[in-house]
Amino acid sequence: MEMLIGEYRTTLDDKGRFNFPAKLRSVIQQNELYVTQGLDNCLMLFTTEEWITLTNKIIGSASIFNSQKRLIMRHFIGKAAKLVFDKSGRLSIPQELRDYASLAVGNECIIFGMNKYMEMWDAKTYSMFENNSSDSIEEAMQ
Amino acid sequence: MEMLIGEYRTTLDDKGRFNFPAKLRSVIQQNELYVTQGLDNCLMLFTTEEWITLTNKIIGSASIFNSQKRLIMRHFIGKAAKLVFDKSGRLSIPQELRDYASLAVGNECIIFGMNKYMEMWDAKTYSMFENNSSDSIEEAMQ
DNA sequence: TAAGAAGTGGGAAATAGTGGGGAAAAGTGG
DNA sequence: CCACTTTTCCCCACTATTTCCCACTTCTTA
Repeated sequence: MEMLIGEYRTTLDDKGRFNFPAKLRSVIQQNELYVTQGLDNCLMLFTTEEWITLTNKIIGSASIFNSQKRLIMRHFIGKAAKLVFDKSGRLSIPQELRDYASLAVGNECIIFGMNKYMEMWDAKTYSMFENNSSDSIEEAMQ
Repeated sequence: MEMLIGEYRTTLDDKGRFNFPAKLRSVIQQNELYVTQGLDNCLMLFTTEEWITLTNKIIGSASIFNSQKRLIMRHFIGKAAKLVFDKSGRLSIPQELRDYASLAVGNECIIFGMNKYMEMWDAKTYSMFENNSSDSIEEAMQ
């Protein structure tokens, strides 16, 4: 798969749908995506292949009697959803995930290509996050 | 079987029934479920196949003269129930299991897909649990 | 600037979810 | 064993949500 790169802006319409950018669509070359909670109040979007890779890593070998594993499963698998494109190339995000990422109807949102996966942010949430973290980037670059 | 994923909200009605989400129903493709006590004051729901796998694992692990095993058997097997869907796709949970998970009539409850099985929570119980464990998730991710 | 592709909006059909009446079954007491 | 009470569950009707589809607008590119 070609690399997923770039920043794309779109809006959640009255029905909770958003247009998925054609450029990313042409990279992923499939009719569905998996979405789940990320780690900074954004959502993560995966192709089926990447989703399976990730979940296999999470599920691994540990049993359901491992409590840390259950926590992680609830966060990533328990909140996930499989999304299917409509005829116009749009996706609908379930309410719980929208709430997690502060993606209210009418809000502008941003999709980032992150090489193997994508992130989706509420635009306002992201710009706040970006302001708060600009120092950390300089640091991390070292 | 396709992966069981996602978060679904429903309510226990006056008759102690709850609607089982159609999306999970289409994954499990059967007319019954096994339910038993989970490990964090939630209930665990299994397909027949997964239930047999789990019980075999428990039963096979040690002799009945092992006291730890008897504890586990009482918790998981002794409290379990087989549930059958009604025509509208609803399930009724036995009183003892409802009590264990604080699922009173009228309460909102949450069902999580956990890959091979499902968890059912009282919504308030879960949100408390989630608040207490958010730090542990970041930790566990490392 | 014309033609095709991409993006947006909304109506209508289909599916899913909810509530409750009443029949059948199970439980209880005399 | 029978009569009565309680619970379960079967089914119908209504409401809400989701999905599908079509038409229109905007953007891109030659």
